[in-house]
Amino acid sequence: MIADPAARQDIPDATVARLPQYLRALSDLAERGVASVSSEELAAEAGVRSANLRRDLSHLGSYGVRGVGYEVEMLAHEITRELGLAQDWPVAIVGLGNLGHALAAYLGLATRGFQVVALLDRDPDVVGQEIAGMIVGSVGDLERIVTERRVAIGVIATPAVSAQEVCDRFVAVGVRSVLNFAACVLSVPEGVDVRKVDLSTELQILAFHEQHKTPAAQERMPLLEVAP
Amino acid sequence: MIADPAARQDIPDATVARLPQYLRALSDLAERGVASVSSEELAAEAGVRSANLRRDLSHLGSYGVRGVGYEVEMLAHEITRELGLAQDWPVAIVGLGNLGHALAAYLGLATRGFQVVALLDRDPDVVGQEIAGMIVGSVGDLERIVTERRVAIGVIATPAVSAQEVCDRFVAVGVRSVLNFAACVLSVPEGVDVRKVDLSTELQILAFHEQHKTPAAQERMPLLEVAP
DNA sequence: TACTGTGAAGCTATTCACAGCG
DNA sequence: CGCTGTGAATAGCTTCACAGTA
Repeated sequence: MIADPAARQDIPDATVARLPQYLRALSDLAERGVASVSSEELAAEAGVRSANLRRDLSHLGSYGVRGVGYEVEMLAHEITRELGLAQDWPVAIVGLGNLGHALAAYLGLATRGFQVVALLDRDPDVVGQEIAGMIVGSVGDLERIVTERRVAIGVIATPAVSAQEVCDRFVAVGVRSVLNFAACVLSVPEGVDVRKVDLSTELQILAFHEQHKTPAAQERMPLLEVAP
Repeated sequence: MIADPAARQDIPDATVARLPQYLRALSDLAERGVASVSSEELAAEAGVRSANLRRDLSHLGSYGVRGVGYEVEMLAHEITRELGLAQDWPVAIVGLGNLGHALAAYLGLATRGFQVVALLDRDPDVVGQEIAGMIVGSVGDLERIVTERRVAIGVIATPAVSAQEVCDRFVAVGVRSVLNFAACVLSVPEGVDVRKVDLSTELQILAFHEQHKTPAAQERMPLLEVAP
């Protein structure tokens, strides 16, 4: 393994999806002053099995020490690098309803690795407002703003009916990573990644499991002891 | 449990996770007045392969007609029933910051199958406010309110530091389905389902793929033709 | 010794390809 | 015929169990 070892494109998707959890667990440990963890401890912290964690980390390289564990700071650094969070990715959010507003506020402070560089909305009453320290621009200027500010990731928080159009315009000016909060499937050309976050899908999955739980377990009233 | 044909607990998780998408696709088709679809068409609408769709639907039963396809209304009805959306599940949202506010507004109108019956916050300035047509209660009354209003699904939109406590209190009064928006892993006993929605995880996954795309494809400037 | 990294096994999910049926 | 439903093949992921090592 040399420097950046031969552009490892062989990391499984399932592993990539867990790396952020490991990174968060490592950050927590680092804040608590922990310097070293075993796979068992880190796995517990991240909510996975230790064998799974070790397999995942083995895809990144050999960063553990047998008989000891992993050095927290070093492993966090390696995962940060692998995820591409050593730099700040410029993000644009389109659609500043309740959800877009919340996303702007959240991204404005909570997340390392990303920087919100544009907020865009269609409503003339919203354009010009300041949200999370940034002035909302007009979605009509999307192409210019995305290009000028080198936006790499587009976040779509518009109603479903507008989402495909916004997506197409992002893609047309070179954005190849899209996070979609609208309740619809987006069509994109080869090479563009779309991830969908959908509240109602998540609730519906919970409802399915809730419905299929044993009725007996559903009688919960006797468990309660109301505080005086 | 009889009535529901042979308590089919054998529906794979991956299939359950796609049923909401099929349901949405079917709703769209129904609104457009389409009465019947082939697996090919419905799969395209939902963004999956047709073989995958047919396999998924086969877990629910045999609701198609060979040589013809699926009747839109009937299939939508079957999926609705299977997901447990024929009834309305009572939902409580805890934490009414920007995100909780957005969730309350979204659930207040957009979703069938769920009804927000409680909004709770810890901040005395927020308690008593009206959000999405509902008065915010105090998180101190969580046990009483959850019990009285028969809450089945708890939505946690608090800061990470409070999430585990809120979750424990939900579980203690019998809630067994939790949707967690806080950036932490929740520990729950056997029989309780937690689903996590995490914006920064999603962005980090996009960043990983963005970073691993070919540098050549990253030169997007020449593609732009600025509107005059 | 106490742990990691990994071959091998087992399991789950997807896709192919076609028999079977309206 | 044209489509669904499904056996069989394939691909991908997780877990076991232990050899290897600081």
